[in-house]
Amino acid sequence: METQLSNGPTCNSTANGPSSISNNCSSPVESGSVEDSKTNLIVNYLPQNMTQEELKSLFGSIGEIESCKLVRDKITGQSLGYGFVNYVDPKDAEKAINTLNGLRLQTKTIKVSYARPSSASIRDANLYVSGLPKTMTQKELEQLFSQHGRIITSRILVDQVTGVSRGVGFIRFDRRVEAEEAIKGLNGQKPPGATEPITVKFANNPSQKTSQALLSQLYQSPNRRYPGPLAQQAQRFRLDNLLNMAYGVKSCPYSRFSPMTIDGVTSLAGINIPGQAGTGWCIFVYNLAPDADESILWQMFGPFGAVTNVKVIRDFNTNKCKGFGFVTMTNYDEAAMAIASLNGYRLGERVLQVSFKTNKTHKA
DNA sequence: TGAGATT
Repeated sequence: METQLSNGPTCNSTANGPSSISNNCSSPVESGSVEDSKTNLIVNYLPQNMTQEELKSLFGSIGEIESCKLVRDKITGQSLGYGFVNYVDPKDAEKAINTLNGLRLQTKTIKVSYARPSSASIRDANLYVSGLPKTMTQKELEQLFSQHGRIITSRILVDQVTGVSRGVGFIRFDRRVEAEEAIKGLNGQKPPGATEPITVKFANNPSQKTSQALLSQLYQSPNRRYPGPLAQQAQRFRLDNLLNMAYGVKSCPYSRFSPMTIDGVTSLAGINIPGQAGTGWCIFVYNLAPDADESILWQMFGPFGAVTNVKVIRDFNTNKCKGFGFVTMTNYDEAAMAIASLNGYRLGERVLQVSFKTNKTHKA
């Protein structure tokens, strides 16, 4: 694959919520008109490393899925951080919105809402706004732009440390024509009370950025900041991905394995061995309540890292949880951290026992 | 000069 080399922005930020003033999760259930699909969902703010299989696994825990797609960059294959899940039953789609919207996965807070019917008119309706007064809130920004159409998302970027507005933001309209009208009406204008005019223009496409970021990472010196073991492994993992994407190579089949141990999790006996690529690390969760379901496992383990699968073991006749379940996580460090944090965790009236699963890996 | 919502 021939790829252009250029120095693009070196933004590696995986944070989502903290970088915006609010997550704008305003009632996704009520959006859409009556003739819209009631089974097809769009899922936004997915973690960068989440795969289509993981997406399917997460949403499949709600009900039967007709189709599922993680949207990727056509050139680099990088996830664009969103995807679509189409259920067989509209009730499951509604349930997915109610139970999974706002779920925290790693550094992201995912958003689950009905997908609008796809059409050319809703594409390229995203605006970049700069020169905003630092005091302007997201609500005021929306008020300013809403005179030109229906706003799908809005965001004001803030300083990671101080939380103060950086005076730049994004507005996504329902339709391209609305965005065009907003540029005509607001570019170069002073918002009420402002001393400086704002700049309003179309935002960059996501694909432009990912290829730039990919290549700028290849040029970065890997050891500039002397990272600790966890960061080192994460960095190597990223490098593996980059090399794999750029050249189709995998540098080391054992790159998942880390000898690092965490307090309280020092035994490696009986857990899966490096080289069993693709299986991940299976975690045994004991003392779940009879009404426990898969979503509670996603909620508990998702924040610690990549979860590929969860399973609640149920009684065949009653369909009630038999008191235990399994969670599969991709990375050893994240699995160990989840175990160290969740073993002994009090869930309702119960104290959970969480450990690496002993003997053979559970296949769910 | 900047996140990531239309397959």
